[in-house]
Amino acid sequence: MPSRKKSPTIYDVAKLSGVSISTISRVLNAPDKVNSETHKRVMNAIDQLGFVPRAEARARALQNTDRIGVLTPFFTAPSFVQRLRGVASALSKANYELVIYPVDSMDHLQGYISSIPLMRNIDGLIIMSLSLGDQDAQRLFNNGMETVLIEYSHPDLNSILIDDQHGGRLVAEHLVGKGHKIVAFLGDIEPPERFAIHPVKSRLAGFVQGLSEAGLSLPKAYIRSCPYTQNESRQAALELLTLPKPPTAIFAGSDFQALSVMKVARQLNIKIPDDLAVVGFDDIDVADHVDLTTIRQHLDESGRLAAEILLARISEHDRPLQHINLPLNLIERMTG
Amino acid sequence: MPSRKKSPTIYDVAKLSGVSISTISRVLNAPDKVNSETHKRVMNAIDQLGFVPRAEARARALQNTDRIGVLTPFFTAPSFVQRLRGVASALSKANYELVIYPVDSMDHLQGYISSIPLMRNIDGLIIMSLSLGDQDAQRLFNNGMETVLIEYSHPDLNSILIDDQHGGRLVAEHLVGKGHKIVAFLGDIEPPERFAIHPVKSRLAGFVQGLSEAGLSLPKAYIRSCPYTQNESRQAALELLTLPKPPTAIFAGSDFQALSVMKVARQLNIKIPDDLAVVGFDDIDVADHVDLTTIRQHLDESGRLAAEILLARISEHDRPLQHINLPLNLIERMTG
DNA sequence: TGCTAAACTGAAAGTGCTTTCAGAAAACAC
DNA sequence: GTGTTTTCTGAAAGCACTTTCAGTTTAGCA
Repeated sequence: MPSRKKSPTIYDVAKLSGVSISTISRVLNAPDKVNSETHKRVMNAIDQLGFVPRAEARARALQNTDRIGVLTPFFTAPSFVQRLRGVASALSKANYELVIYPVDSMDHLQGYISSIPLMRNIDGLIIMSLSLGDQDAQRLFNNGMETVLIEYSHPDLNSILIDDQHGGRLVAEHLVGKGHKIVAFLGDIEPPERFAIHPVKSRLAGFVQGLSEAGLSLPKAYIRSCPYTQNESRQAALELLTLPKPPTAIFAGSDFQALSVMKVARQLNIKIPDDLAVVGFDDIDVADHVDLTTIRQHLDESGRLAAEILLARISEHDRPLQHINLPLNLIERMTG
Repeated sequence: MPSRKKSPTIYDVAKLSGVSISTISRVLNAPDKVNSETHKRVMNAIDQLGFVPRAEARARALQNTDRIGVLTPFFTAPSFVQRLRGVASALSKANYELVIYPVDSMDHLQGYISSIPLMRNIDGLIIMSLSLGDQDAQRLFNNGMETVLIEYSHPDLNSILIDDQHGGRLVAEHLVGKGHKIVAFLGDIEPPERFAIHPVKSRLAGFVQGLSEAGLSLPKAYIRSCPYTQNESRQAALELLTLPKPPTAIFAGSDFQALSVMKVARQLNIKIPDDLAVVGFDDIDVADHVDLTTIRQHLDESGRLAAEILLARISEHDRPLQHINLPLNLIERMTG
């Protein structure tokens, strides 16, 4: 039988220690303003009863929840996880809780956006890789919900961006520098999800631009659009590598898809990097593991930064908005 | 200037629609008990004002929060992420929020355990791969905090386990069946974290047992204990593969470490699976990507199941406790 | 028309804490 | 011994809902 004795309230402590509830509260929230004798007596009572202030009640009175929310699609994809890791590390230092709202449909997103700012059950919001209508942004702003956008921007909200196009160009320059003449691209250029943003297109655009600046072109046949999934990526890689004139380098729109390319290459007995160079994008943990050359976009850091900006704004509402552009670097490993 | 007009309360709605606040509440929580005419008027006012009940206030009055917490170490390691994915998928169906408490020290764990059940800011708790003192388990139980343990068990709380030792034996049987005579093990057998549980030891034990049943032994030199990190794993793999009589098969305690083994093998130009078989444990997403033979422990499913059990117990407190044992299967792919 | 049952309503109490504010007690100076 | 600070204290008013319960309407029926 669960001895579900309801936990003690501030009143119980007050009764036991013979003072009023406000004194208890003061002992907890402003200890220096309480007689040290009383303080001791109250603390004894608290220990004796095992009293812990109820979080919801506290939040109600305090108007803050010590909780921040993260709105994210694909929340278990490696790149998102790493952002989340950054967020979590910054938050746990500051004793904030992390609430995750996984978004996997437009409805989902709309539902969250319309209720979150009003429910007031979080102090701040981080929105990852989701495109936000102007209305929604306004709504967040008008309701005074502190928000940081990652991979998207809006003039009224903080944002952290990377220059995907520039990243694409970096890859082009790198491959050109290595002497490649026939290159290919593989990535999720036409994703079906309307709620998420799609940086891969920009990566390709930058790639094409970088190539053309070096006098190289990227014919249609050397661009494969394929979803993030493993099978489709492998299929696309296979098609690229079995072209009459196969590419000597492939740029994959994400590290995960680069893995697929590497796998197919192994199956075809194509040597990496001798016969084929592979470059990814993101620099997820696994990239290091498999020695993948890739564009590092400081995923952990973007999350940490987002959290820090948010916390700063929460404690000082009138701090200026920040629009940060995170740098990209090419990390050269073994694959190209 | 953020037009921080404070959002409307139930009182505003009451005033506008000319009824009392309780009627508003009833319209929201028991619509069928309200005159349809009134109902319409109230809904109009709600829409007009854009009213949304404040979550904290609601939680206070209702005594439930529609929020469940997950206590987890290493929360961004792939296997934990996949469990989390399972949890999230089950929760979002039921409209519950997911709060993550990352644990990275004993103090952290103690802090959470001692305040969470009393703060009452979650309705239920999932504890992943953390060893729970009897006191703490009692505390959760006594305070009526519904809890599901994963990878750990306690008679008073729900639990989901896998039989790591059996998993180890499966690997042994598989490798023996393939005719391997000299095998090795690599894994994090002596982890420093006191707060987390360490299933790898059991995996090794089962492995050894399975081997010895087939008349094979596993000499000390063929067992490398090394932390989860990449560098250390690679070092250990290197040592194993450069033994005078190198093993023809390596069982890694986790998929992530199996990746390191594969990498080193490639560097040494050792062909997988011809010259070396590699078997991992967990079956994380990447395992499929790199075609790693491994033990599947249904990570997503364990999370989903935990969430479902929790939700069931929350809605019916007197449902019996569940102690579930999840099956393991060997998934044979290309590496062994 | 009068009576009863059914359907609905709103005042008020409860939820557990923070914080303000007026006033009491103690300490100090003269 | 009075006046003035300084330091504490506790009653009470929020905070924004839900829910109970007594009371009022309305409808139905003979």
